[in-house]
Amino acid sequence: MMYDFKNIEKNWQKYWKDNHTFKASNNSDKPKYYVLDMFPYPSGAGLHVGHPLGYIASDIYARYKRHKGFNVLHPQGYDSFGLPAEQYAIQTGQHPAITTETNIATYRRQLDQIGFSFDWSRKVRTSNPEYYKWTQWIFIQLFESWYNNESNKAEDIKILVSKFEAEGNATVNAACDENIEPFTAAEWNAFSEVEKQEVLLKYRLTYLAETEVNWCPALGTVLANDEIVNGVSERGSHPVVRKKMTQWSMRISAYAERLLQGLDTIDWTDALKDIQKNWIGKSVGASVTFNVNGHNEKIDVFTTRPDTIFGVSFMTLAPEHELVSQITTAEQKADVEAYIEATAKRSERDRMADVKTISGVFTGAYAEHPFSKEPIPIWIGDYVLASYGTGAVMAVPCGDQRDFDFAKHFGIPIPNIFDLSNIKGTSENSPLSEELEEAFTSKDNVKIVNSDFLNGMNYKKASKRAIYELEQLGQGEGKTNYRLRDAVFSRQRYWGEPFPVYYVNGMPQMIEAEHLPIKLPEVEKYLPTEEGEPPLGRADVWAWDTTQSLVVSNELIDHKTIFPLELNTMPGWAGSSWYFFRYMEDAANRDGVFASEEALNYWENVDLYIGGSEHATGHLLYSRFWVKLLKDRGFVNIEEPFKKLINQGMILGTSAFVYEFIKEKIDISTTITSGFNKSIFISHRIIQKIESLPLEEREIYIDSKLKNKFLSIISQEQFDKCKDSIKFPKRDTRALHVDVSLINSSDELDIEGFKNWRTDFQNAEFITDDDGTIKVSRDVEKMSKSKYNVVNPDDIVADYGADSLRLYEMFLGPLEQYKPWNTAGITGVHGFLKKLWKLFVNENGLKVTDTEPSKDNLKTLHKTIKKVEEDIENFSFNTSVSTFMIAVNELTSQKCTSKEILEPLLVLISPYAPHIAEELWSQLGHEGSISTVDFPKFEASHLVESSKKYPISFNGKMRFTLELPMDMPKDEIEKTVMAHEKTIAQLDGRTPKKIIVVPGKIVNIVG
RNA sequence: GCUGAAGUGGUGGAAUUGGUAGACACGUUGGACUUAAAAUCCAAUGUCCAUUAGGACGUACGGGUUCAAGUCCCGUCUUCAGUACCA
Repeated sequence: MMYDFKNIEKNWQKYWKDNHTFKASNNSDKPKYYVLDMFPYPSGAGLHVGHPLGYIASDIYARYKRHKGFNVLHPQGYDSFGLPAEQYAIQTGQHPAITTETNIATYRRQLDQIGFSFDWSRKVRTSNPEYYKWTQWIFIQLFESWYNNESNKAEDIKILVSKFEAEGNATVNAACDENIEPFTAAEWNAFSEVEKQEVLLKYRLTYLAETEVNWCPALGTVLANDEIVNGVSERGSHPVVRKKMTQWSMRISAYAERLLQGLDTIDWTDALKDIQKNWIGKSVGASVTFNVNGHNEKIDVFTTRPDTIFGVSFMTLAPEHELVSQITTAEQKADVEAYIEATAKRSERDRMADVKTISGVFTGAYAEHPFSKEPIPIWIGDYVLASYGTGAVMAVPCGDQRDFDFAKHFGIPIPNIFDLSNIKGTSENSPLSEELEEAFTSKDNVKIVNSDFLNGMNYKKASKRAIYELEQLGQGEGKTNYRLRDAVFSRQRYWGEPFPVYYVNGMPQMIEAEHLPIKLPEVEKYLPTEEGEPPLGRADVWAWDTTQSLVVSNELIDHKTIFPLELNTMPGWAGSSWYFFRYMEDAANRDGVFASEEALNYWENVDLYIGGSEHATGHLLYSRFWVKLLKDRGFVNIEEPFKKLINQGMILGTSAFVYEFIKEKIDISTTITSGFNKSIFISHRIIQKIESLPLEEREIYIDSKLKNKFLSIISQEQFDKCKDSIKFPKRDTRALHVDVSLINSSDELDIEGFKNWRTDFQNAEFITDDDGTIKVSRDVEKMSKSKYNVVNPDDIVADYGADSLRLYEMFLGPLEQYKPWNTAGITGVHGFLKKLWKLFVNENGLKVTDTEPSKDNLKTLHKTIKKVEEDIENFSFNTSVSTFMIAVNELTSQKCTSKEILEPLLVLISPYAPHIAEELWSQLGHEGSISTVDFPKFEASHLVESSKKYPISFNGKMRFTLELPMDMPKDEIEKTVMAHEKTIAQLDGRTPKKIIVVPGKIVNIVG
């Protein structure tokens, strides 16, 4: 009986489906385990072999946990809102829902044939109204919340309102906008409804604010930074301008500290934690307020070095700083305005990329030093960013390199406040540190001097004292700053969640949760309107009737009971920030809640999450934020969604290149029209051969080996002309990407297939190797359609089966590593599966017997159990595949037929190659699936050895091995080894200086 | 620049706490079977020297610690990823 993977895999996939084998239950005596993959965006191109890598790993782990007696939840779904479908809709008019539906069907078919143990009954789609109903609901919760810094959690906005009613806002310590005017209870109560709403927006966790965006008028849309290349749009090269827009934002900054602290409680890689830490960017320091001479305005700055306050010799404001226009003196006005205009033209990217150019302008104004009361010139410079801190810095040139460079460039004094005598070796403190070649930026081992009350103190002490003194003056306080910005939540797109928001007097109102979902309206086109409104501006039925609680026609808007609805939609990360909770609930019980309390309490959080590291600062941060909010508001009980997280590496494509002679080199014609017009391809092996020869030998080689080949294609005259080119084939050929499906495992081109691949190669000619083949060269690149290096898993499954694909993807290398795909190697794992099959079955059928296992059989089995279990626990799947191969090789040569050995072996392999394991399991006479059979138990007794093959080394170099009993004592080993003839031969009469004997390990003879 | 990860045969990669470097595969070469091909099986395969026996060298590079280093320490280089005038 042959290993008929096609039928086996089809049958078992059907069996699992029919029997709901992998359906998770929310009621179980078993401990729970939740394994999750980052769900895919269903793109039109379908899956390539890179996509399933993480899914296979998580599937192995999920199946392993089932064998280990866990109640496993392993769901899958689709992140089905997104740009590609919308882009396609704009081009073709096809509704994105239809495209999405088709793409999902393809994904599902492709996923199904790989044999994943997903519980599909719990699938979700973010674009499904039943799902986004709850995304909208969570948005409302954010709107109805504020962050109380005292209790350090989000609370109901009603609590804030009652505080305002009773005490005003002076006693409230909240995460809120910077520019809030203080008000009393009486003032609050006297506010109009609109005024109250305006104030509350500054406190809500999602709020409307003016945000600068990259607006592309030609495309009528906002572009992300990476959609802009050289100041114009990537698509179409249209101009892009910075524009202010009112948009929804998420006050994620309120959670900066908790997002940072939470990292210590979760099992993620340090690399990933570092990315998030850097992104949050915590810095501890002080805010300092400077008075401006001759003005009432004050300038706030943030500094991490309050200890260096006496080293301030100027201030720098970002050119966009709001005070610039007010404080600039008449003489400086022209210069300042010119500078501001020049910076505005440069994109933020340009400004950031260009670190070397130092530029700035003096405003003519002076600030007053809080302690010395000395005047401090105020400059503007684009090295100060408006978006970080307060957009202003107190410049301490002796302690900060950028300030130093700026001061040096513009001839501003650089007073020294560091006692550098022990560092620089100079005996005196220089009053001006012009001798300094660079700023002294270290905080360690240095004392402050020339600084009044800070003299003689170290960094820590001086910082504390400076903050204290600033507080006494009312001109500063200790402050912690975060780089983390609030996240813009509006998108001017169609294919996303609509906001449950309508506007009364320009103030946003939430639609009652009971009326959700607010479904996406139909539009006739998916483009922005002519007026630059988002695509929803084209909807005719997009107004909210407050009396009927219905979406009604726009014509009915009267601003009394019927109001306009929000035109923006939510971003891609909205739906993905909470989907892991939705899976916890059985599909049947999802109506009333996003997930029931029982389900949430049972599954708690994701035990193992697998996905790409590219989501480090997006999805993985936003979901943590939303989970913390939901916890604060009492909807869930966990602080962190993903306990353990593993990043799978990318699978790269192995591109193939053919080499075409540059036609002009062959061309001998005198007119353009009669030019040489045939493509001639030359085997890469010949190119390598020629290039490896010294110049003078090349001609001989060409005349003897290649001339005839060329003359069968071109004339003698043409050959003579291009001979020089043939001598330099690297220079005079063009490398072309060729579809990797036309290449066999020996890097040879399928010449006929290649001719048919593109019509312009129909008449191509080939300079082949002597065996008649064209060799291609290979290079590793990212898998992409345009590089013709995409490998479709469908083809692999058809040729070798899903089990082979699963094993091979794991066999390629460590999960986290980036690695190239090379289909050639798959025959190895496929051969292994055939060998495994043959261990159980021969021409006459099942050959497994009840024979007592031999000692060797048991040893092989148990060392395999041990290794595989360790490997899975360590996510080292590649090494367990090798272990299986070794086991099967050994058992084959041992001619093992013992059921006692082969049965547990099947269970070990079943997480990796579930189809063949199920098939053989049932052939062994078992009813039902192998998937929940107990994992074999390792018994160390089978691995106990009575003897050890000792490596005998001389000066650390292994020379021969010697088999000795395991229990032989040290001195006995030494005696035996020394008496051995090979030892005597090695020593050649010398007396060893030292003999190291490590029992059970090694013998090393020194001398 | 900073942060993180990684450099091992022709290729993908093994090597658990320092203890036989190159497991397991691919590829290549030779052989068996076959009319032939495929499939399968057997053998060899780090490099160099040597007929063999054997020897020298070898984990990016240069040092060091140790009886013993791919593994630990110091320095250098390269590649990849993240991030970037963060005050």
